[in-house]
Amino acid sequence: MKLENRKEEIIKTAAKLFKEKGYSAVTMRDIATAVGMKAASLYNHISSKQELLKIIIISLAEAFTQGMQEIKTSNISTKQKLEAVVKLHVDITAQNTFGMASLNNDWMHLEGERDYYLSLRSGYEADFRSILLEGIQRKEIADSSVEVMLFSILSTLRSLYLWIPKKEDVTPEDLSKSLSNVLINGINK
Amino acid sequence: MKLENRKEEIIKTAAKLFKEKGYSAVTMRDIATAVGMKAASLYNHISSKQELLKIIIISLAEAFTQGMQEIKTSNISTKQKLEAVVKLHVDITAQNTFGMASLNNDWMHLEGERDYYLSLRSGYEADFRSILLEGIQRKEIADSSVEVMLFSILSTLRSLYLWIPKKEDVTPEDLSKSLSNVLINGINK
DNA sequence: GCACCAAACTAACAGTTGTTAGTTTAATAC
DNA sequence: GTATTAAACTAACAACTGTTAGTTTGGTGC
Repeated sequence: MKLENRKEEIIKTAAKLFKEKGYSAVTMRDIATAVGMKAASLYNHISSKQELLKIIIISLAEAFTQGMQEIKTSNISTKQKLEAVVKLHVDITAQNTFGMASLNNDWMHLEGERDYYLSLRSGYEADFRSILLEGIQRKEIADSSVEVMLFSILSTLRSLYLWIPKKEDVTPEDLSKSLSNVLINGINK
Repeated sequence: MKLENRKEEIIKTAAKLFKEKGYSAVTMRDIATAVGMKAASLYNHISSKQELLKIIIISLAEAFTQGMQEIKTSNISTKQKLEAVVKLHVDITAQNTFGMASLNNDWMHLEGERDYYLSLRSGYEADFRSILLEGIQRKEIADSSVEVMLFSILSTLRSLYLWIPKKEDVTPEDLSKSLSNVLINGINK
């Protein structure tokens, strides 16, 4: 239906602007101009600026949670799980680099769903930590600090939204592979 | 002098609030309340909200640039240079986690110094890239994609401001060491 | 006690914010 | 051709924004 298309367009435009300037610095008039209408007309499609942020962030957070569920319940090696997590991040981010900026930088401006978002995020990190811990116990990966490994990998994956747009010639498959390689094997010879 | 102390206090308070909500979402009244005065009184110490952002970001960016100059001109191995870069990030970030949030997330709101900031940033990344390239040529590190290595390491180092405050029990020395280890050797057994 | 002055205050400004109310437009259904 | 309706519009709102002007306060040096 047409209304849904227009709403989708508004959400994508909002996400793009949120990435460039952050949620608070983007006005409804900015979004309206970018989409070719007046600010008041936006309200024929959405209920509030908050709704835009909520849709952008929560849908992405739930995609990560769902992806992680599938990985952690699959019967594969620790390294294969890590590669799958990398691929999950690369794929979701490649599809929506704008929204990922809001997920990373504007979640604190969520008003009704901040706690829900934070619970998804905590759960995700806990699952990730479990994968690493299991890998150490099974002697599949090095016995370094779990927290440092988790932080290092997750920081890199969470920054993909900044990097993918600058390397449009690299396919998600190639990126996943070389990234997995560097994260798992480091840069050592 | 007293005036400088008060100004320092305002800058630190502003940086703290900027980290929590982002530059645009923080009002001069927020800063004033947090520091115990009225918004108009802030202008006895600073000239504008922009000045606060400029001081916070530019001083940090210049510290990184200066640190990088010393590392790249030093006569040490590639791995030692990488360890020095890690230490540079850990030390600066540990001293000013609030300001690092602005450096990472609010530089686009700089009005007079954005281009200057971006030039410092580009120079820093170019120097970092050169260190990695030299390491590959000298066969001191693996011959993986320089861009992927650079992105991965820099993403981790730039996210330190989020992580260090949550691990106050870890000393900068220990963190630098374990982080260098994970970044250089990966998580492989 | 008086002059000086940094640093706080009150009051106000012009512009911007998200949002609402009410109206017009243009396409569709019958 | 008339009724309906989604989606645009204009106009306006109350609240909030960064900042300025002018005033008061309280301590220092003489």
